[in-house]
Amino acid sequence: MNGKSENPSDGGRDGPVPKAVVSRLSLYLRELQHLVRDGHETTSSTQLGNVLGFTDAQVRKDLAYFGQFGYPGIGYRCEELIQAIKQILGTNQPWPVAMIGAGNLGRALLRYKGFVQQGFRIVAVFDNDPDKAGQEIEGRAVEPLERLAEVVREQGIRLAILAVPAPAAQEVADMLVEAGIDGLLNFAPVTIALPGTVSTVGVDLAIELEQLAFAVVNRKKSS
Amino acid sequence: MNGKSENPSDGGRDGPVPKAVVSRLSLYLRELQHLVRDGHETTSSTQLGNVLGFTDAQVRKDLAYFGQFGYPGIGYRCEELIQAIKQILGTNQPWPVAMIGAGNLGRALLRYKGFVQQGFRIVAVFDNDPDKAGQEIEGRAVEPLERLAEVVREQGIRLAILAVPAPAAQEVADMLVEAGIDGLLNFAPVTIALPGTVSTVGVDLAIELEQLAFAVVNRKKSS
DNA sequence: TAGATTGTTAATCGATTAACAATC
DNA sequence: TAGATTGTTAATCGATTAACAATC
Repeated sequence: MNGKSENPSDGGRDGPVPKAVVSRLSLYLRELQHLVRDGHETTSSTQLGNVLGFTDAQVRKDLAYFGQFGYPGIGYRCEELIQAIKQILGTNQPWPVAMIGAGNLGRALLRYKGFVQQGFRIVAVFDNDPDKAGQEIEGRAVEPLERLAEVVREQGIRLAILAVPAPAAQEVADMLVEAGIDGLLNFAPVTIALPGTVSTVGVDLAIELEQLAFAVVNRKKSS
Repeated sequence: MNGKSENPSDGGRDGPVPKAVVSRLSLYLRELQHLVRDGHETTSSTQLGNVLGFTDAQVRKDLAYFGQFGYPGIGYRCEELIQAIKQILGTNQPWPVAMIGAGNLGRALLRYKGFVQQGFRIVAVFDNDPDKAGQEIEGRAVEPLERLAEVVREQGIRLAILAVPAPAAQEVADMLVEAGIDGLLNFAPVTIALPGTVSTVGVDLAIELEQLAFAVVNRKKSS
């Protein structure tokens, strides 16, 4: 896009990139997309920091892990930085995703528009319930779990969203690993044990409310 | 419950409690509840750490922020520690919660059992859509947003879950603050600006998938 | 040129880990 | 008693912030 960025794709520079940096990267991306929608061509570390509640130094430091994206005296060109961050995160290309579990949460997530907007397409849905397998939800046929390995291979699926009841989660996760999945977004309120070759991100909705309750009881401007 | 814990309720000891510590507290609680269900009476920092992927020292240090809950040579009594953590988090008493937005996600969350299990009851649902206001969902009447302040007062609601489209989020958040809410769990993919007296926790589902994609592309046992 | 803003280094701050006396 | 495990201190490690020369 321009000749400036040095290590566009990976965490080039030094050691491994801290997890906290990567999560802020997603926030920068989201904010940049809002800025573009509002007609901004460029932004600055100060502006990004102000909106998101970080210092300007932190914004610059975070981005500097991955290369040089800014222009002294000018700031960052929004579109350019968006592309750079997408490349770093790996979302410059679309990811086909499998949804496991067609209950309340799974169905709601199937209809959620935000995934597609960020480059994730849920291309297959699985459920063990024979009443559900065979049905069609949001234009996708619900498949039985037996078809997992086959569909994962056929469609080149690497990521799965786990939206099954807690007691089933570990067992289904094992099947996903067996089927060759590389990453798991787990909505079940349990810690899943997985081989080191598979990544997990866990989202526990009740825990998020607990964190909020604590913040309220202890009065502070949490984030 | 016993005579040991010194600072049962708040972050007594030194300064403010690090956010990371509080989030691990919720994980300890979740795991302890699983242990009790599996018939364990006691556990240890080593066991908790192993399951959750932390060091034993970290588990002990985290708990030590809030008091002395363990027994040298024995470990922690699960039930006792569960009660202590609930008290710290503020979930030893039930919280009435308002849901704002009765779309896909809002309705799925209304049916989600995990909230009640951890002490959160969604006692009111609001939506601006006149088609929805008046309807009944999961036994709760959907109210128009005009009734917000009134219902919040009547029911003593302090927490709200925001499940409205991104463009409406800030505006609705302002109404919630106006209505006297103390904490906001925000599912809209935007950063909400709020007065320092109100706490927010943001959950962006697309961002969680982005983090997973990054972890997969950069192969490492994320958490 | 003057003003703005970057990338980066050094200084500060905070969080994690290792080690161990005290305890059951 | 011997073995297990805590709470806590000191040492290590990592992350954030402040400051500033370089750049547009």
